[in-house]
Amino acid sequence: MRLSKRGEYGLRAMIILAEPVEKNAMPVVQIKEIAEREKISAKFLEQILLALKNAGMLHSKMGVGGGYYLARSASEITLGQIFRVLDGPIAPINCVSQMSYEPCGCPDEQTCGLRLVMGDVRNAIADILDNTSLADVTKRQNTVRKKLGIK
Amino acid sequence: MRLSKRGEYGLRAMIILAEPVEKNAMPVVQIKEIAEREKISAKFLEQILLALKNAGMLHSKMGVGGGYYLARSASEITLGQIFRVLDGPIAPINCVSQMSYEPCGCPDEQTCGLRLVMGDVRNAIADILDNTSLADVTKRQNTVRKKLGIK
DNA sequence: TAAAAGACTACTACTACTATAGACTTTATA
DNA sequence: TATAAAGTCTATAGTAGTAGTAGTCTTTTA
Repeated sequence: MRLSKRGEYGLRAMIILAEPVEKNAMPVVQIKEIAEREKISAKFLEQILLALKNAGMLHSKMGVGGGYYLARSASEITLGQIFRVLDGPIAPINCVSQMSYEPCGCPDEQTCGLRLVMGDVRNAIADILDNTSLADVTKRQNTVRKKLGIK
Repeated sequence: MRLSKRGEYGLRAMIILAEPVEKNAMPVVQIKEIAEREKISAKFLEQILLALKNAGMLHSKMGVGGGYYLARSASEITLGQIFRVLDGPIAPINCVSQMSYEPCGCPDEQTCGLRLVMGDVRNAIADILDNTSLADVTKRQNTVRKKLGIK
């Protein structure tokens, strides 16, 4: 049940982009900065952020002092939205996908045991990803930091 | 969050192998029979069943009248066990894997927001797959069939 | 007008997935 | 005891997706 590197880097980047908003800091962050902080190839990250931009989740500013920033508030962007842009459907198998259903070719879909269980799995994952916003993530990070007495 | 064809076919086959036990029928089922019923390549399925056999989940009988049968009772084999043999770890990302942990290289694992959420996802999937046995699946199939008045 | 930033496209290396093929072994039974 | 039915095992091949590189273009600010 792998998350791709593309998905991983994209989610990490979005979480980073959600942080300054909370701190009321200058919200524009550059590719290079994220890449260095997460030790990721800047060129690869560039493609990922571009995809998120084209999906309407990020805005950008070109030229000197430019960079990326969230298109909506961190509480309005869910991990599920980001995931689907970068890694496609959440469902483990197409016949239980809400967003891109396809028959799987089993003899009888209605009574297919695998389908019933994978439907549960899909819902469990979607429940988490669709109900966790970037704001929830940064909030949780801060809670853990405080608990550990970091920063 | 894809389930591979290998995993899909293996799970389907195991569910089929769990059915005759319940019906007190002759428990030995041949590759060919499963392949035809599920419209799968018999040669591909062969490799999958062999892997499950080598993992101790299936026994087999060679020669005329031979075939495969469950090594343990259907209630003692979980979907999680089968999944791990065929598709590897359940965790979306290695740093939250129980069975095969590996650091993911993020600056601080303890306070990594992505890791916290993906840990939840891992647990949600594992909760389902590790607590669903083959017997649970066949039971559920029969419940649906009765409800629909099939067979 | 130069430098800093993103936009866009093409391409490449690698790996994993999905099979296919074939030769071999075991077993029942005619 | 010969034959056919079944699983065993290993090699290989095509394909698609993943992860990343490279290079050129465009926009913006100082």
